[in-house]
Parts: sequence; C-alpha cells; structure tokens
Amino acid sequence: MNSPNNGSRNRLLAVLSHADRDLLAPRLEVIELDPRQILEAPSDPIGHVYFVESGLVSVVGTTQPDHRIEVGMVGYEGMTGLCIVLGDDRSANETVVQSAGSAMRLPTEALRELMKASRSLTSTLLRYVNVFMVQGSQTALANGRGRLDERLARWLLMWHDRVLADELIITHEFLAVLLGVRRQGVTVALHELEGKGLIRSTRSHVRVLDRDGLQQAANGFYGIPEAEYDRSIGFAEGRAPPGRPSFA
Amino acid sequence: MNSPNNGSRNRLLAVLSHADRDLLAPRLEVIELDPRQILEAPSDPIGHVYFVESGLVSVVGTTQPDHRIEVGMVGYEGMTGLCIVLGDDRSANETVVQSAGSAMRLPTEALRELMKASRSLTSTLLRYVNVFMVQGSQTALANGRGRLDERLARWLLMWHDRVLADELIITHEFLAVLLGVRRQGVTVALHELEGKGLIRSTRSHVRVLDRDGLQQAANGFYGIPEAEYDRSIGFAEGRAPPGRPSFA
DNA sequence: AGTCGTTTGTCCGGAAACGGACATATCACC
DNA sequence: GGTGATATGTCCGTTTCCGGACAAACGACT
Repeated sequence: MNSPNNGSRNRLLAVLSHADRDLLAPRLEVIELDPRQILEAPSDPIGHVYFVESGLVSVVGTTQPDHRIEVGMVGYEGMTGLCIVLGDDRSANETVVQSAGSAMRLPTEALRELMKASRSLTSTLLRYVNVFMVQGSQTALANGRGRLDERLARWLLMWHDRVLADELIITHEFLAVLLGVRRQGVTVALHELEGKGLIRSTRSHVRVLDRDGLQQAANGFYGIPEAEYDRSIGFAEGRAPPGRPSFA
Repeated sequence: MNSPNNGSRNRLLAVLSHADRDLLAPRLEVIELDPRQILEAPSDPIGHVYFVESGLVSVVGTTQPDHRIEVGMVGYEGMTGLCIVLGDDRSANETVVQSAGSAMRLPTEALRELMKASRSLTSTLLRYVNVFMVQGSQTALANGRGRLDERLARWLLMWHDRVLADELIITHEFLAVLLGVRRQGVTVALHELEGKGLIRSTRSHVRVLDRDGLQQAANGFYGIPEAEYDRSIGFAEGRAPPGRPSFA
C-alpha cells in the first residue's frame, strides 16, 4: 500500500516531484467517498477536485433525464474536476461516487494557484487530461459499435483496473444506467459471462475470476486508455500489482 | 469574411489578443485541406497542428480495423492536435479531412514554445480542449442511447455549424463510417429526414433545409458542446452568422 | 450515345436490444 | 421467523439495426 517514494496512494500524486508534493500537501484534505455521493453536478461551480485513493468515481453524461450514460471512470489512477485543470469552473457532466473509498481533495482555488506556481504539476495533470480524453473516445467507440456483452466485459475490466479488488458491489440496475441499456439486458449479459466462467455474479456482487477471458470477451474494446496512461504518465515505484498487464 | 479585429477566419485565432496573434503569425502557414487527407495517424508523432479556417475535419477512433467511429468534429471554430496542447506527442485517434477547405498550420515545436511563452494563449487553447471533451462526451452519449435518425440529425447540425454552407458533399457510405452504422441504414434515415422536409438529399449531396426541424429530430442530443463553446470561448466581434442560435 | 465505376434504393431473414409484465429470490429489519 | 423492500430471473411481442444481395440510377469519360 505504501509506495517507497511517496505517502500517497493516488498515482497522479505519486508521480509528482517532491517539490510539487510539498506544494500540494498543506492544501490537501482526506475525505471519505460514499456511494452515490455527487462530487460534481452539471453546470454547478466545482468546489473541490478529488484525487481518488480508493473506490471508484463515474463521470456521467446527461442531457434529458432519460439520456444518461457513463462517459468516464476514475479510480486511484486519476482525479475529478478536469474542467478546472482546463480553466473552466463547472462541468457539463455529473460526477458520482460508484464504489466507496477515499480521496485527497483540494479546493478549486488552491489548484488554480498551484498550477500557476508549478509547471511540472500542470504538465502531469494535463497529461492525465489527455489520457482521460482517450478513455472518452474509446467509450464513444464502444457505445457505437460494441455489443452489450462486449461493453460489459470492457466495463468490468476497467473497473477491475481501478479498484484493487476482485469483488464489485453493484446492482444490475445501476450497471444498466452506466452502460445505457436495460436492466434485463445486463442480467442476461452477466449470465453469459458467468456461463463462460469469467465472473461470478450474485445479488449485488460481481467477482472477477478470469481477466484474460474477459479481455477476449471485450473483443478489442478494452485496453487503449490504460496503455496510454502507462506510457504517458508512467509508474510510481513499487506500484505494479500483479495480474494487471497494462495499467496499474 | 473579415472580422473587424482580426485577419483570421479561425475562431480560436480570432479571440486571441493582439500580442498572442503577433506571436503566432510568423510561424503560421496557410495550407489547403483536401478530402481524405490524413492530418494525424494513430500513434504517429504529429508534425503540425491545424487551425481550421474552412472545411471540416473528423477525429476518428479506431481499435480493430472494423471498429471505427467518429469521436469528434473540428471546423473553423477549432484546431487539431489537442494531444500536443496537452503535452503528448501523438494521438490515439486518426484525424482526417472530411470536407475540403483550408487551415493555418503551426509546427508542433512552435506550438510548444509559444505555449511556454504565453499564458493567455495556453489558457484559450485549454478552454477549447475542455469544449472538445464535452463534444466527445456527448458523442458517447448519443452513440449509446440515440437512434440512428437522431444521431444523423445531430451530425448534420454539427456539420452545419462548422461549415458555413448549407450544402454538404458526402456519400452515404462515408457517413455510415462516421456514425458507425451500415450504409443502408444511412440511406433510409436520410429518406426519413427528407420526408419530413428537413433536408434534401441527392447523390453525394445533402442540403440542410430546416435547422429547427433537425434540432427537433435530434431529440436533445444536439447543442451542449456548442453552447459550452460560446460560453467558454466566446465570440470574436462581427462573427455571428444568422440562423445559428448557439455557436457560430 | 455508349460504357463503366460509383452511388443509391430496396428487398430479405436474422440478431440484438427494447418495453412491459410478472414471478421468484435475497436480504434487512422488526 | 415473518415481512416488506430490493434485486434478480424469465417470459412476451416489437422495434431497430445488421449482413448480404441485387437492381436501378447517376455521372464521368470516351
């Protein structure tokens, strides 16, 4: 859990220089993330950005109430509030906690100041924005061309990357919202993956059994943003858990 | 065609300060954009960024050759090469010219230097990145939840915003690739819109007749990124053609 | 005017996902 | 150990889109 060079479990914070971390440290505040907690609401000014340490956060795109879908996923590798990094003060999307965990949060104003003060900090965060854009592109691609079971496999893999655990707590209903499909469709698709022995699905729980099999099932829709992350942002030392080929 | 405060037809360039424009001017080069010309190939280092002045450029996401779909659209309001702005040297996507036109291009290295030199330039470009991310999110949303006819209406509106003309030259085949569907589906959906009197479709040509009707047909999937652009980046004086409510 | 490649129109059966309805299962709580 | 809310499993018919095939229309070129 502790990387040798750094006290933080967030990978973005972990790759920062000592100087940058010293800059951030006094302004950071540890905070719990509770499921369904809303970190950003569409068009509302954002008070804090969150460097996730554990748990999972979803970025959900919305127009009409019935038009909802997940457009991005953030775990311990990333942060929320990218629009702040890019100089805006509010997000077009909703950012909601998916799995319980914790985060280091930073007031919006502090982030602005610190980015002005440190070019290396800015550079790291902007590289993360780039990776996140790639994730969004691939989501658009998967939504447009992937079958439900492929998208589900992709989602499970991405979730598995970002939460260092094999057991996920989520209902079919909620998964359906994230994938933008019907609840019954999720139920059937989960059975399909379970039938292949890739996962074990019980009430409100999904356990990942076979990552490689899931990658097969994802049929090419998984992996690009994760590889981009590794290439562009890299690793903090002592932080490469086994079984996650690229990323994490 | 000439904005009063600026010689450029690109809106990003147009909103820059005099100082920033003077900084850019000597490094900019006018270049023609020919249909199907590839401005960026996946994983290839990017030599130039393009500030589009006319015509249209598509950003196309790819994994396997049969998994292709448009994830973003750039016209005279924007630029290509966002990964450069964000500090990377290559894109995960392909960037290809959709409609003929012209652009001002800038060598990658020059952009890096100039962004280091001017904070206000950087700020404007980052705000555009933010808007482009919103566009990507909405594309993911539309791909996941929209019907073909709704997505087609959305695409036509976005195209219409970005090319200051009512007549589009494109084949159903090409549109199908961009929307990630079959060619026959596009043919049928175009007929549907034509039947409602919203467009006129002839061989390789689509003419927009009724923007408001198209917005209805798009069923809420159109408009968010365009409004964000206006809010976040704003207008250069003398540059608000009639009939485009938000944006342009 | 004729020829040929490209583009479009239209057919088919089938797969995938939808929308709705309802029965069952599981769990928390009394 | 019963009860009620929540979650899951499984039907149904229907819509939407796919994949393939083929004919008609268009337009550039000879």
